[in-house]
Amino acid sequence: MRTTVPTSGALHFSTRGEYGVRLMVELARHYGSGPVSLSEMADHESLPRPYLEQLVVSLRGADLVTSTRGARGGYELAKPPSAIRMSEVVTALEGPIAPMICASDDPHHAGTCQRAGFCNVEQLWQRVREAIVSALDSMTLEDLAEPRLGHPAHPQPALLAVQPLTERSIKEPVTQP
Amino acid sequence: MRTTVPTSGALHFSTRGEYGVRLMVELARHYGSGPVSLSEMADHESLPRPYLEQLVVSLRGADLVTSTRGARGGYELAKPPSAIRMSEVVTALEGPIAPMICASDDPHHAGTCQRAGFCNVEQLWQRVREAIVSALDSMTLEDLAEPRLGHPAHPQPALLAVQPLTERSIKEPVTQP
DNA sequence: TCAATCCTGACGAAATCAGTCGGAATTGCC
DNA sequence: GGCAATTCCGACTGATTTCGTCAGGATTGA
Repeated sequence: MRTTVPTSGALHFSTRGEYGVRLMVELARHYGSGPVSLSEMADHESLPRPYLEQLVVSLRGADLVTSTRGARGGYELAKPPSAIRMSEVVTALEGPIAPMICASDDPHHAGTCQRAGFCNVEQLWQRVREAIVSALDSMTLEDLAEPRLGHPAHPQPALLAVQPLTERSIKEPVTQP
Repeated sequence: MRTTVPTSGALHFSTRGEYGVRLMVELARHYGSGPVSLSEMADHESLPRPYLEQLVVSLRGADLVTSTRGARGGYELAKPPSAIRMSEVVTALEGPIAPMICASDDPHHAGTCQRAGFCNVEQLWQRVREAIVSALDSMTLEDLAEPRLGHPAHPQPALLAVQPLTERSIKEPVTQP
């Protein structure tokens, strides 16, 4: 199964993103009931607590959660779940959304690509970035925290007009013969 | 500058993707003029030729380029540039577009997430994936190959309705104090 | 025949990242 | 006041991934 194509597929989040989002969802469910300790969440989500500690540092730095130290302490959301866009969460956990250095919103990266304004490939990355950001902006923590919501119909007013997407538009990658 | 946040930002392509796309753009510019050798392209794009050889394997396997061996041989596009969507190119180079294993179109991955149908986080990844795919579907190689096209106005009928995107919707990640 | 090219497989070295560990600081509770 | 539950902080490691290299074989035009 040796293949030179990246194993995990294109444009994937790190597991940091997945764990962090799950963690935030869990916090959203407990919103208003006082702080929740990391041990609790680690148990409930069966994730390693020491690792969660690291993630929460980023979330706290982005003012998404507040912490209360000491016994009976823990973490809670800094804002109501409906006020937290998923783009904030993902950005806090994984850094700026930049499919390519050409296409970063981080001014620190700007000017890194000496081909800017020269190659049109830049346009592609920009488009992809914008698409990702609007998708992430279209959902809040509240949307994900509801215990179980209607299956087919989206409760959201479908902010971004995703195409029907023929579902056959992607081809298999080149892996095995 | 020690930060636990991934250095390269969220949802980034690998450099494999960037090089490969550049390579395809170069091929598109020479479309119809016979095969182009890898050495030529390596020189022109100042990229290591041995590495390009690897990339081209994936592109050939996806039927995006054809090769002619022997002296004066080289590679050329298998289809006209306008018939090659960028989603095909990216998928060939980087594998299926899957922001999370939950959200992959690869049937081989399906069923990997035991939380499917249980957590709604899955919805988020799916939306992101669809957004990425339609962005990539909305551009063809031809769009990128034109030497220089209009700066502000998009020549494309803006297939996907990207939101105006306030440009201030993302916050800085948590890096330095 | 020769030289240019594709083709194949395997290899090395560097970066990155998931996850761990130990201990210090803070605070509720008995 | 002391204990126990917590957050907080910094550094470390081990494994995985990936960029890039290398050597040599197969194919073909001149």
